[in-house]
Amino acid sequence: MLLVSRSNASYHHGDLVAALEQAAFELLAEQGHASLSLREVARRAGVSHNAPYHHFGDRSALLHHLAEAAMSRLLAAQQAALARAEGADAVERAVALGVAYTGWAVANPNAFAVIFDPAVCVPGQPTGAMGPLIAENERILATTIKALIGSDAGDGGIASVVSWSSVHGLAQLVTAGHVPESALEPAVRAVMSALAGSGHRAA
Amino acid sequence: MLLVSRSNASYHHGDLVAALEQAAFELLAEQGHASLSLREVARRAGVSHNAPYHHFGDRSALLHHLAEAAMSRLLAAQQAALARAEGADAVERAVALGVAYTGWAVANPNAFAVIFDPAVCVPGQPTGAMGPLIAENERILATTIKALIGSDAGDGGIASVVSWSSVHGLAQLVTAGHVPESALEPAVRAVMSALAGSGHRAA
DNA sequence: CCTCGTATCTGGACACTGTCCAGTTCGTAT
DNA sequence: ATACGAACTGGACAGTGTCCAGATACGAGG
Repeated sequence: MLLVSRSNASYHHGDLVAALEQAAFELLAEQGHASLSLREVARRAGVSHNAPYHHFGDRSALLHHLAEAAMSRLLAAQQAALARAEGADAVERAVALGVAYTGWAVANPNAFAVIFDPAVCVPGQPTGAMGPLIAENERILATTIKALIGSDAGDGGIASVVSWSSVHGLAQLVTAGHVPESALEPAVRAVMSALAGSGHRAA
Repeated sequence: MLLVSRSNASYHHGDLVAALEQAAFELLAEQGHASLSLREVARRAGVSHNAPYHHFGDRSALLHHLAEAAMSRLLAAQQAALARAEGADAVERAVALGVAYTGWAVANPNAFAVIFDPAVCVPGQPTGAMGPLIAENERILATTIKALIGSDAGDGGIASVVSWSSVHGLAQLVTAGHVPESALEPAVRAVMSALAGSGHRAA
């Protein structure tokens, strides 16, 4: 049947979406998405400047697709870290999750920025595959945090929000150069310890 | 002497920098800085599309100037909140500071985004007036946090980083629509309480 | 096997943008 | 009053996103 993955580069490219995505990610490694040019992406993919329009109706549609792909990678990094720390302490698992999040963000700052740019992913109702991805990320975060603070602690939602915010802000401040990268792991550990501590205080 | 503020709108505008800044901020209230057009700013200021080039050598120079102005406002909002909560508890003062930060960010999301965009304010060495502004912000944060966790607690630096990260990430996630605005104040309070708790645990 | 419809891709065109250039107007020091 | 220099103007050029009509190639139906 071979649905996709033709990969013969004739007139009909075969899998332009993937090629464009790869080219765009290469561009993202060099510059922010604000100055990412559709024509340059097409050029790197070896097609005319108009080919992308047949797969993405718009520049912002391409950006949105990139955001989904990036979010998928970010989620995968976190899941891998969680799997790697399977038998560990609850604190250690939470730290591993946070370090995976910030680590991926710092390693791919521009891709990270696309995910959370309100101009590309409209606030409120996430469209396309973004919704499930975000939901899944919130799910693994919530379960990890719940294991951290103990099921008896009252408001697990606030703890999730706090941990996500901390880790997210940390990544942002590091990529913006306001916090040294060396402070990453200690800061994540401090957040998770404090969260665990406050949970026990409440009991 | 009257150095500036001529404000007669003849051929020589008199105070174009301020006019451009105001026009740009109006634009920022409507759209992100990625799609902010120099020509549109000039149009709104009532000058030719080339006038800005005599005051800012570059589009990114204008963006940088905007970032400085925005940072100045963000700092002022925090200082005002701190002054308003002068006699209060250490926790209450820290909460007031965090709420001021996030509140200003949520009220002016696009201006907030300019400040922390690595593409406009180069990471590492802040140029122009940005350095002192950031330093002052870090100063008032550090003193507030130090009063919160007690001077005996060992690592005040980590606590500052954690609080800044939390509050910053919270603002970002709210403006991106991933966290409801109603969770803002409770989340800030939770962070500051947890920080105060962990400080006492260490003693 | 040939034909044909349709999805895919190409080239050209337009408005808009950032930026450079030469010219014009105005405040000011001599 | 005059000359100088700063502030501003209009025009030009390359690059961009987007729309349009035309060319190409794959797959189905005869």
